[in-house]
Parts: sequence; structure tokens; C-alpha cells
Amino acid sequence: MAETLTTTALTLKDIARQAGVSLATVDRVLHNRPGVRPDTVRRVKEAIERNSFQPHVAAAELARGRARRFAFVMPSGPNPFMQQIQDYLGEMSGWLSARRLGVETVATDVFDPSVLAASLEGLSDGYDGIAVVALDHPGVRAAIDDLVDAGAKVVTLVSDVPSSRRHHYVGIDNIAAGRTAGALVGRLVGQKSGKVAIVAGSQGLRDHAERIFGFNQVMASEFPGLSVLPVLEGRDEDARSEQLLSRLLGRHADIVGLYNVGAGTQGVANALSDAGRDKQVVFVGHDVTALTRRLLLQGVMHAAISQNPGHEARAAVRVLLALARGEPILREQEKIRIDIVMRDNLP
Amino acid sequence: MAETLTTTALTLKDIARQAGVSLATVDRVLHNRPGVRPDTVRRVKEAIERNSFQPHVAAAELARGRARRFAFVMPSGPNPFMQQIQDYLGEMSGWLSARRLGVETVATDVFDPSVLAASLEGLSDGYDGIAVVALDHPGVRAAIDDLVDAGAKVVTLVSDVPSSRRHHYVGIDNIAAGRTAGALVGRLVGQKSGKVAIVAGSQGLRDHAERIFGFNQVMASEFPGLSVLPVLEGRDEDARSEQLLSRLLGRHADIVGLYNVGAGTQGVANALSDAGRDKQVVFVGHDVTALTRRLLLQGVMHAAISQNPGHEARAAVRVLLALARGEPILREQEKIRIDIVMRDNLP
DNA sequence: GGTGTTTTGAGGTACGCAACTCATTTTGAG
DNA sequence: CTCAAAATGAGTTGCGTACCTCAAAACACC
Repeated sequence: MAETLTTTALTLKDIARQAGVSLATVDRVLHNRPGVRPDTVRRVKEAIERNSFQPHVAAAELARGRARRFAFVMPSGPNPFMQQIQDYLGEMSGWLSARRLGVETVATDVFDPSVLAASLEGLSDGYDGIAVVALDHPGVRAAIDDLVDAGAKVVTLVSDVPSSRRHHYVGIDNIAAGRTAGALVGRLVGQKSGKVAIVAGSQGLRDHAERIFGFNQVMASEFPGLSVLPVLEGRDEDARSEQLLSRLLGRHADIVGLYNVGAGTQGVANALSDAGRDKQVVFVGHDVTALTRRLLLQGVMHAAISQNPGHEARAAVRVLLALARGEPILREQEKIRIDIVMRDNLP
Repeated sequence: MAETLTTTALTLKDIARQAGVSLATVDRVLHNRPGVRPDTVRRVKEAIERNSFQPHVAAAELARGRARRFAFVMPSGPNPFMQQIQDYLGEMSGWLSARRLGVETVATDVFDPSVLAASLEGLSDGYDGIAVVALDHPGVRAAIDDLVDAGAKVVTLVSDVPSSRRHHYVGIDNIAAGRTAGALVGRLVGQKSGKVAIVAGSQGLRDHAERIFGFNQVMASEFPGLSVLPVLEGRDEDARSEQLLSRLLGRHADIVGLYNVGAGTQGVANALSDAGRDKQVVFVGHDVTALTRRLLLQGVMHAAISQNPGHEARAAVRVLLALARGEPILREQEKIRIDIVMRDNLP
């Protein structure tokens, strides 16, 4: 009736006794210190394995005695999503200080590769871990690899640099996000056929390009009745997005769906309402902000694809901590899900 | 450019010095031990406040030196969702043993109030915390309150007993879940009008009743073209669900939507395909299991409302641990979201 | 001023591990 | 067999807190 999952109460001393060696030797094996015969290493590891021994994290943390410092390298400028991540980091301050973790944010122009790379370069001394919203660029990749070589733990946040040697990526699969947006637009449009518009920041941004790719994939294969118009590049600016979309709406009376890939949401909404076609055009966008929340409640926006900023903030900290401690990462826990948010499941 | 969130490195000794008292007195204040003059208490608390001092959790945990034991009281019987929660608990074993936490599952008939209450009664000695999938019944409520009185920390899991004095509920808002299901069915059906069927386990189950309530709310207020048929009670059994639904499909040719509130999913799917109306009827259900995953991929099921079992397992453990340690709970982190899962964002 | 009570200080021990030193034993090469 | 190198044992210290004891000081009351 009762099934026990864990009953460990062993200490290093027990392992030493079982392996027939001293505490010092166990310590050497556990921390890969030199000076132990291969055969002895094996015996110790077997004893650890046999008892599925885990060092007590609290004791280890206390003995190590070093406060850890993490840096979060974030875009300067008023990006609401990034601001939310920082807000959630602030909410963790009690949790952090109880663990003697220092977290600092470094604002920088992440869109300029050389500036970003320069910001990263200085960080390896002084920080045990770095989370960075990274642009995928050779210079940035080199800077990340340098940090890793210098012994720092590095995770990319929101936007990945897969070719680098970063230890982990905390963020969503943007192709899947685009596919999800496509499926939503297609199914919410229903039987009707017509045209679908896409407004993006820029196709040069990796995450935007991937989302568009996924979106087109689904539209092409599953919704033959819908034809996708060329992508409008609004640079994530309201004014420009509004202008471009207004013109497009004027030219095409049969637009039934709209995918807003990045920011500039207010501009997109304005264009729709100026044309008197809000609530008629199925409108799917990204992220839950004060604005998208209002648009969802009003029925102007039909769904938002969202990555939970609180989860991303906490996952980044937890992953950096686990990496620094040499603990395993709970991949399932740290995986960022693609949330579909509609009016009734607004968080 | 760099903003620091935390820089604590103070210890109790520093607080003692600042307050002009000894370590022993600080300790007395911190743990509400008697024998300290009110004025002195104030001075110490001020020093703690002034430095926003937090005891080092690792040190506290080590000094306390007690291994903690938690019990998970789960339904016996082959419920795939509950099984997933237990699987995820198993995946945490490393994490748990590194913190000297023992987690045991207790299988019981949670649908029989007296049996459940009896199972709970014995648990207060031996366990520091209890997570329970609870039926909302006076006897169960009393048992929970007894546990709380005996000093144990109690969280309800998946299904709540709001009238009890449980410390926390880990699960979703089922009314909102039902509303979400309603919005999905309504919007995915599109322009068409017709009838909508509901298959539930039983309307006597609190979570099912709440979901139906939310569903009906949305249907009534937003989709006047759709009329909801009386609820079929399939008792979460495949055979019964199939039989009831088959009969209903036979009688109503104009069913365009279907909401499956609980389990019995295979039966529901069979009824649809036997009638040759799968993929035509918009089918929304709950939870991501091997079966619903397949049905989503096949296009038979259009969307699943899901509560992440891994998240629930981990949140329950974390909440119990925080409660036992007297740490604050990160509410945002422990809140279970209502996930909308479609084919393209399948986790 | 003496009594009894309350409050405070001082100090110790323990928790489990990391990190280190130094002495001793074992091993392998010549 | 000898000797240096390698491997191992034994031990210490410290991390920051919890929890405990005992003595000293401060206080209240008559």
C-alpha cells in the first residue's frame, strides 16, 4: 500500500566503510582529484552506486561556503516581455538570498553583436554563471565560448545560439510556436477561404524567422484554402506595423487571418480597427502583456502564443545553480512550454 | 548598467552584534522561544529587518538535521493521470534524496469518504507533510483538519477541499478549465450551428461539476447558435461512455461539438468513429496521455485541456518543503496553469 | 535590602561535507 | 633489494545554524 521512493540516510563515512577506504579517498573520487588507483576508483564508485548515494546538498553548499553570483544579460530598451522576466527575478530575491545567491542584471544592446560580445567578455571573472538573451552571430558565439572556457556556466535565454557551447537553452522551440500559431489561425478561421497576413519584426531575427517558417509549414500542408501573403516587416514598431498592415488590408478585402510574430501589437490592432475589421479577422499573436491581455478580453485578439516569463526567469536561475553545483538538471521541469492563451485561460 | 538584486553575506553573529545582544538571544527571537523582553525582541527584529537578513537555508537544514517524510495519498486503480504524477515523483528521486526527503505514496480508494478519512487519520505521526487527492466530503474535511491540528502540513492535489484548513491547493481552477473548453469548442466549430454533447464521469465529482458549469456558462453567453445536450454520465468508463454517446449520436444528426470532461476517452473516440463522424465533430477533452496524444495527432481530437502532471508533482513537493521549513511559497511558481494542447504544441 | 523570578550571556555540540596537510603504506621501475 | 613516486589513511578546520546547558546579571516585589 505504501511505496517508498527514498530512504537515504547514508553519509560519506558509510560509503568509505563499505568501499574499505578512508574518507579522504572517497572525497578524491567524488571530486575527481588525482592520486587514486583506477581499481580503487571503481570500488568507491560501486559503493556509491550500490547505495545510490547522493551528497547532502545542504552540507555541500555549506562546506563549499562560496556565495555564487549570476549575471543576466538583457536587452536595454522598453521591451515588456524582458521587463517581466526581470520583475520575476526581483520576486525571487528572498529565495535567492536565503541561498546566498547574487543575481545581477546587465542591460546592453543585444541587437549589436559587437556590443553584446564586449559586454559578455568581461563577465567570466566575478560571475559563476551567465544567462544571456543572445543574438545568433559569430562574434557572440565566440564570446559565449570564451566564457565557457573560462569556467563560467552559460545559458541562453529566450533566444538561442545553438552553435555555441552554451550549457543550456531556456526558451521555447520557435518553429513549434509558429506551427501552433498556424494551426490556431487555420482552425479558428474555420470553413472560410481567403488570405492570411503576417506581421513580423524582421526576418533577420532568428526567432521570428523560425516562427514564420513553422507557420507557413502548417498553412501549406493543412489549410489549402488559405493563402499566405508576403511577410510585412514592422521592426516591432507600432507606427510602422500599423502603416504597413493598413495598406495591406486596403488592397485585400479577403484577409481572414493575421499572425503577428513579434511586438508592435498596438499598431496591428489599430490597423484592424481603423479598417473596421477587428473581430472579423482571426488575430493570433505572441506573449501575454497588459496590452494583449486587454485585446484578448475585448475579443480583438483571438489567441496569444506565450512563453511564461516567470518560468523562464526561475528556470534560468535553477539551471545555473544546478550547473554550478554539478547537480543534474530536471529537464522536464526546466523545459519551457508553448502556452496557448485565450480569454478564458488567461493567467 | 548592472543592477544588484541581492548581496547578503550576513550571519546571525552580525545580527547579534548590531542588536547589541548575544547569539543566544537572537536565536530565541528567531524561533519564538520564551524569555526575552519585548523591548529586546523589537531591537533584534529591527536588526533583522534592517539588513533584510535571511537565515542560510543550507545551514539551517543541516543543523536541524532531521530527514523529512512526505506522504502522497493517491487513488488506487489505473488512472493514467495519477500514474503520471507518480512517475514524475519517481523522476525526482535524486533531487529528493540529495535533500534527505522521503516521499511515499499511499494508494487508497479516494472515492469512498470513510476509507479516505481512515487512510488519512494514521498519517500525522511519521509524516511531516501530506499531499492528498481529496474528495470534498465532511468526513474527509475533518480528517484533514485533524492532520493540520497534529502539526502536519497538508496540501490538496488535483481536487480541492476548500472548506478544510489545508495549507495549500495544488491544481487548476476547474471552472476556468470548463470555460476554456467551451471557448475552444465554440470557436473551432465556427459558423455552424448545432448541438453539443457532454460526457462526464459523474456530476457528483466536484471537479467534473465545476468544469461543466464553466463550459455551460460560456456556451450560453457566447455561442447562442450551439445548444448543449444533457450531460451523459459515463463514470469514467470506456464501455459505458461509448454506449451512451453512440445512442446520443444516433438520435441527433446535428451534433457538431463534444466535450469529454473526464476519462473514458477511448470509449468516446470509438463512438465517434463507429458513427463515422470522427474529425467532423469538434472533440475537446482533458489531459495529455498516450491515448489523447494519439487522438490529437490523428486529428480525431481537436484540443486537450491539460494540467501538467510533472508540474503538479514537483509543486506539491516544493510547497510541502517550503511549509515544513517555514519558507515563503513562490505562489506564481506553484500555480498550476490551464494548458491548451493541440497537435502542434504537444509537449 | 533581600528574595525570587525573569532575562541574558557564554559556550558547547552537532549536522555532513569540502578542502586541506602530513605521515604512512604500497607500488613499480631499475 | 632499493628508492622514488604514487596511493592512501588519519586528521583538522570551517561553513552557519539549531538546540541545549549553566551561570550571571537584571529586574520586580515586599
